[in-house]
Amino acid sequence: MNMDKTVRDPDMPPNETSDISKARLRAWLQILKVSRKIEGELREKMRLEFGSTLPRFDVMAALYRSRDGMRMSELSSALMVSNGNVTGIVDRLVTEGMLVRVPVENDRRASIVRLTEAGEKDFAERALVHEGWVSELFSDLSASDADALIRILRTVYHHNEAHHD
Amino acid sequence: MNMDKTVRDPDMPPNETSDISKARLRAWLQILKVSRKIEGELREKMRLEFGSTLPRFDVMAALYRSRDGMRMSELSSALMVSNGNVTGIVDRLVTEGMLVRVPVENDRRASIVRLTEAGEKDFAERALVHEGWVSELFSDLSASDADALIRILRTVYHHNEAHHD
DNA sequence: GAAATTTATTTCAAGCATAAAATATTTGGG
DNA sequence: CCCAAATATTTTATGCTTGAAATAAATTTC
Repeated sequence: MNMDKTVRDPDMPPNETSDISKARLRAWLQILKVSRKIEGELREKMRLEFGSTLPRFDVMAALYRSRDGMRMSELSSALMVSNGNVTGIVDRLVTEGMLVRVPVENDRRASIVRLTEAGEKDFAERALVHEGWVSELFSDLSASDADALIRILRTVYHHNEAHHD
Repeated sequence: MNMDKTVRDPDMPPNETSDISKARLRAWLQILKVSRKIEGELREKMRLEFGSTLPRFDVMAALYRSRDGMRMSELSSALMVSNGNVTGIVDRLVTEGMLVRVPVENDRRASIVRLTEAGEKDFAERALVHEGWVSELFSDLSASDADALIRILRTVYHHNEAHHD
């Protein structure tokens, strides 16, 4: 683990920043640029092809993985978004007939959300198309670069997981 | 340039996807995960330390680079967001006294947005602190990994720039 | 030079996202 | 049992974001 993050070069004036710091900032700005570009492309395709949105796709994806359904709180922590946010997205998906809320035995506070049959069918189709879009948007990414990218980003992610010190 | 993106292995059933396609999807999901995590951390810091937001920071950053100011349309294309979006953010920054709108000579449709003196001063301070936050969040990222990341993401970005075919 | 088109910006409606407050229910002492 | 604390979820207020429509001014075309 890098422990140098707060150590300053004594030769450096306090209003300047190190080269490594600038390299990391550039890396972050590049991540941001790519993720916004790709997200924008995917959002547009979702809207035009399916009349839907990425957040709804994400909720359905999480539920597709756990066929028994999930609680609202499980959903919001799996997707790393706020509780209130999930409430709204689930509401819309219920209206569309993609999801149902099922009461939980012995806990009247909670409810479990599940894909309907229609929701499952729709998602299965959309997921395949979605993977095709992503593969096309990333068609210049070789297998080895994909692996390198994943490795590097995992290190970054794990460093920032939980442990708010 | 990879031209294979639409070629399917004839041995593969049409409802399955290739390994490279799955690797690219994993890479994309990892990018998304990291960028959301980091963006969340930075948003919180911005709010707590400066009572401000990332979109406002981004607008001020763009204007800091071009001291003569920018038109609304220049701003929105530099930040790659919609015109209407910029209108709202600029409105708030004007209210805060960070920005001014200056009419353009010979074109009464347009206006130029500039940082005020206070805006310039505030941004200079915030930018340094911001760089420190980023460097800390990415403190596990070595110089060589930062370079590798930037190189890989640049290829992805350039492939998706403009040329909507 | 009037009409049609293009360009620059704003407004609008809808959805996404957060933080904080509110509501409802369950659980854990005393 | 009662009540305080914890838990699950929704509601509210605010801001960001988009796409589309509206407004206004400049440019082009006839």
